[in-house]
Amino acid sequence: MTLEQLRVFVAIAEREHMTRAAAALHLAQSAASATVASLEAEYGVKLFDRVGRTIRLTPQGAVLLDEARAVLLQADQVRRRMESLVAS
Amino acid sequence: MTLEQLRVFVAIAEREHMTRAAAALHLAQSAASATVASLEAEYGVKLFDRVGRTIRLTPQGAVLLDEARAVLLQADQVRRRMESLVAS
DNA sequence: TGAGGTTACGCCTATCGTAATAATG
DNA sequence: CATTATTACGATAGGCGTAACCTCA
Repeated sequence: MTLEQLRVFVAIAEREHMTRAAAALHLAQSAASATVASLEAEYGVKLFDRVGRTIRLTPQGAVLLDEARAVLLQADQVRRRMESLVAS
Repeated sequence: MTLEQLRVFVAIAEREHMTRAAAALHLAQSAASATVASLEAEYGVKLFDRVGRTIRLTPQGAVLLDEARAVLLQADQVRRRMESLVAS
């Protein structure tokens, strides 16, 4: 699990739309798709239901969404803390 | 910033000893050294003082140590949560 | 039939380990 | 002179984009 995987997952989950999430992340659709696939494979959990040409969060995906946001928030706090230390 | 960078940094910081940390992580010394260097470069912050052939946490490094531990703890919680979902 | 997700594939960069170097206790 | 961190360097794996595809409204 990497922060990058979580960032991609959250962007897609919030939109339930891979193309728009990929665009927002300046990433090709295929890369976003592969990232989600790698997360699903890593934990053996299906994060999205593929319904026709749309995707929808599974209950398991919804759990991850909450947790992933928390990690990303804390990681961002670390980043800001580090950047504030440059001055000192 | 990646979780892997933080893991390596914490292992070194806790021991103030790169060789032993690298061994504990099943990593070559050089890789551990490069990882710290990449973190320091990324934020322009010196994390360790190189005193002779020993290393010692800087005050900035001590700050990161606390924050990094928190992120890693939360990341581990996500991992455990995901693993608990496999059953469901 | 066109919009959107997946798969195939080649490329490229980041990271690794080995080995050489520097420093010091 | 043995130990430890850094630097150099070639090799490899992981992640990216392009493009072809499959499916469905």
